[in-house]
Amino acid sequence: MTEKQENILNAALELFANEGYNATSTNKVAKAAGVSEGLIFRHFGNKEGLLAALLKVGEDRFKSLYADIVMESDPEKIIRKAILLPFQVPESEYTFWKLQFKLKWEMEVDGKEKTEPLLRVLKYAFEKLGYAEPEKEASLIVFIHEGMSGAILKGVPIDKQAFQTFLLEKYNV
Amino acid sequence: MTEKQENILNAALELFANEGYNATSTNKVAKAAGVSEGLIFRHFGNKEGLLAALLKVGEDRFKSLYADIVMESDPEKIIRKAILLPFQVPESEYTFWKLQFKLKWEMEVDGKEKTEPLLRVLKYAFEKLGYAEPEKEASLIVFIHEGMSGAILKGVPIDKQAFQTFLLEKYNV
Amino acid sequence: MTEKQENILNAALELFANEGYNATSTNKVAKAAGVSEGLIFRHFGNKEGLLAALLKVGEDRFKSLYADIVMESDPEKIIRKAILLPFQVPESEYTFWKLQFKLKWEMEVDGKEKTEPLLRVLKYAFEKLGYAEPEKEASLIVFIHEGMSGAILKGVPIDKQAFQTFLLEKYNV
Amino acid sequence: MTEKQENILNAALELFANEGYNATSTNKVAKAAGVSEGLIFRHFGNKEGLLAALLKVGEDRFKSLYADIVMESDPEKIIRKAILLPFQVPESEYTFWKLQFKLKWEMEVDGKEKTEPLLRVLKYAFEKLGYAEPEKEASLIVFIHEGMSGAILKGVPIDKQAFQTFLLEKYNV
DNA sequence: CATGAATGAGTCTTCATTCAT
DNA sequence: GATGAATGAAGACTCATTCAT
Repeated sequence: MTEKQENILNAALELFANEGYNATSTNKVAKAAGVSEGLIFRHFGNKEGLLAALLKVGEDRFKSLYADIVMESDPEKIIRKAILLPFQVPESEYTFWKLQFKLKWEMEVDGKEKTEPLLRVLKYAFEKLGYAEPEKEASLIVFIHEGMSGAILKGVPIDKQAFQTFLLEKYNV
Repeated sequence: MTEKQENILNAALELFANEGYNATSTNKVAKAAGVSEGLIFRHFGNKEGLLAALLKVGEDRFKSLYADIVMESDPEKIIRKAILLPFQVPESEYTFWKLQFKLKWEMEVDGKEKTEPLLRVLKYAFEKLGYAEPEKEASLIVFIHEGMSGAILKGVPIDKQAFQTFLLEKYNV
Repeated sequence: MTEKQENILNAALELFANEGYNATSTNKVAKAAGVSEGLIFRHFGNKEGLLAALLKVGEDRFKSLYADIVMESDPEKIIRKAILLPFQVPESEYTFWKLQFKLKWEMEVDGKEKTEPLLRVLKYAFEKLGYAEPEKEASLIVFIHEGMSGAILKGVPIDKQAFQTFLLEKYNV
Repeated sequence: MTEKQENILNAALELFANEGYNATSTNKVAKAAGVSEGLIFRHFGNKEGLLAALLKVGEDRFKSLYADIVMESDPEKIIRKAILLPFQVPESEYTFWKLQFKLKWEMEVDGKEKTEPLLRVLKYAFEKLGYAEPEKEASLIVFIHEGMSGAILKGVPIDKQAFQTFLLEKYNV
């Protein structure tokens, strides 16, 4: 991975996340990255390839985000960790996650399958704790994630610290 | 509003909602609507004008959705109605709402200010009911809305009836 | 068929025939035709479509060229007409025929099937006249056509009148 | 001539002959040859240089093809050898000759001057044999060559052995 | 000798928009 | 109101070529 390749990826991430994939021309990316337009195609084949490279780089972030929680067996800890999840994303990664959200809507990129493991482990936790509707409880957590993260990423001001505490108390974890 | 004008709006709604605003050319809209491309510009000025017309038509939907709830004074009824809100959108309007969600991400179209009145009235209701964190409770409801509606509009299969009951019971309303 | 459409076709014919299909950019065609580049695509879809339109227009020329000969039943007249064939192409059509030859080589465009009917009728004629190898005689005529026409179209100076007489006498027709 | 240089020449010959010079990118040549694109330019200067090298290598083939015939003085043997000419090209050289034909049309590469010596010697032969139109007879032979060779190189199935005999008998040589 | 990163000009094509009819 | 021809700018992508290593 040469320096220019990284410049391209960074520029593309920034632009795709903020202006949208379709609204960002490869020309704009090249200029922002300080490289010739052709280089994008030499390295990533085509515009979609550039996007794919971006998503591939980010796949690890998904995994490291979920890894800790999916391994857990104590139901209370599962729920606790699930709630903490969105709050642990460092602000430096916001651009990447904004891209994820944008793509879910701009293209019809998956999204559903990515939350599957989380749903499963949450359902298991709520079952263990004797909740009447564990599956729905799990979904609810995910919905809250989506709604809240979306708001944060779009720049809605939220006292994250306080909201985190609020949620943890609500679930007694 | 002539018939052709409506054809254009319908075609545009369908295409913008499903393929995205940027990914939809005026040419595609014209073909889907069965009119000449020029007519779009005669009626709506430019592509943005077409989008604006679409959003304007939908503004009533926002209002009629919120009207009933904002007028309410009984706190329990407010919460009940707020929860019911997303479930009362008829499926025939899903395309329109999908467009709303898409635009929130594809362009950076507001969204925040639209939920403001709902947030206010919910905060008031939770206060009345003695909740410790009325503002956060209100936000939470809105986050759930966003998360759930997003999932539904993207086609994730959900037993809406059951989920509605689940939420109502959770809030004892 | 508007005037500009014809300008495009004429310019394309000229350029494709003289510089080659691949070596001619749509930009060059547009400039030569005095139209915007986009118009080419509006009318012909893409560069290949432009070529196809050119070939379609020329298909009649093939037919009218062969029609007279294929209908003939007198063997001597068949051969006579076959020999005269290349000499009857008016110089105004040379560009079109040059394109045909060029395409046979630049792309791998048919060519074989187009001469089929001519081969058949010639074989029949030579049979009738008692030639020992009617099929080869027919092929020979076609080879002579190809070789001679190719030379003429590439600008090799030939006394066509004299050569025509020479050939007719050779076959006693 | 290193091995890689030969790889390049072979790949280029194959590609230029089958897909055309303009339609073949140096990138494609490099990949087919299993070398870096830069190497092509180090060795051959530019794309045209590569083509020139190809033609230079093939020049011997022209010479060895014509050498025997041009030296001949017996008119009947001249004609006999001329007729045999195209049939003596080994199939392994077809790709090279296909390139020759392609170039004659795709670029406006000579071809005329190359047949000059053959024309001269044939004219001489026909004169000696008392033909009325020795110059035209010579041209005719060349036209037949062109037409027949073209057909063969384009893959039209021909019984070469039989056709050769047919021609030799036609000229009583 | 050989590579592969890098470039700038150019290619085909699409797009929003205008305008005469 | 409505069409369809026409445009110019921009879009994604390709290509021959250069150069540092």
